Amino acid sequence: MNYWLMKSEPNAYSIDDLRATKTKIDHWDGVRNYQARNMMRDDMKKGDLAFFYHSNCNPPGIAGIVNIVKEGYPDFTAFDPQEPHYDPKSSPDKPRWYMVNIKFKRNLKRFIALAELRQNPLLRDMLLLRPGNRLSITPVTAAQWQAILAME
DNA sequence: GCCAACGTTGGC
DNA sequence: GCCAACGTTGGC
Repeated sequence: MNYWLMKSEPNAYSIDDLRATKTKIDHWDGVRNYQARNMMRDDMKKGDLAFFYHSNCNPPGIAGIVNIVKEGYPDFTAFDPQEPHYDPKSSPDKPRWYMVNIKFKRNLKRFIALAELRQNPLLRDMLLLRPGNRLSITPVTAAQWQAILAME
C-alpha cells in the first residue's frame, strides 16, 4: 500500500465539501500537471491512503485522511468547454488527463499546519516541504505517514 | 499583493 | 533541442 498527500484549495474544494457529499466519495478532477497525472494514472492503487492538504489558505496544512477507492481513469472535466479546467487537447478517445476517486475517511484529531510539519525533523525529506514544490500530489513514505499521525 | 520556483510554450 | 517569455502555484 502507498501513501500520498493531495492538495486542494479549500476555497475551491475542502475536506468538509468531501465529507458533505452523500457517499463521501468524489472524483479528484482538475489536475493538469503531468507528474501528478502520472501518479494518479499509474501509481495510485485502490486502498491507498492520502492526506487531504489545504493549500493557498491561512494556515495551510493537513486536514484529514482519504482512501483511494477508484484507480486512474480519464478526467472527463477536460472534455467540457464549460469547465474551468477544459483542455481542447484532451478527448475521450485520447484522454490527456486522469483522475482517481477518493473517499472521506476521517479528519485529523487536530489540523496540523505546514509550519508545524516544517519543525518536525522526521519530515526533513518530505517532498511537500521542499522549497518551491508545487506538485499537487506527492508520495509520502510510511515513516513520514507515521510521524505525522504521531503529531495529532 | 509580492515574489520565488517551476512548468509550459513557441520561436528559432 | 535550446532557451526566453510567460503563466501558475502557493507560502508568506
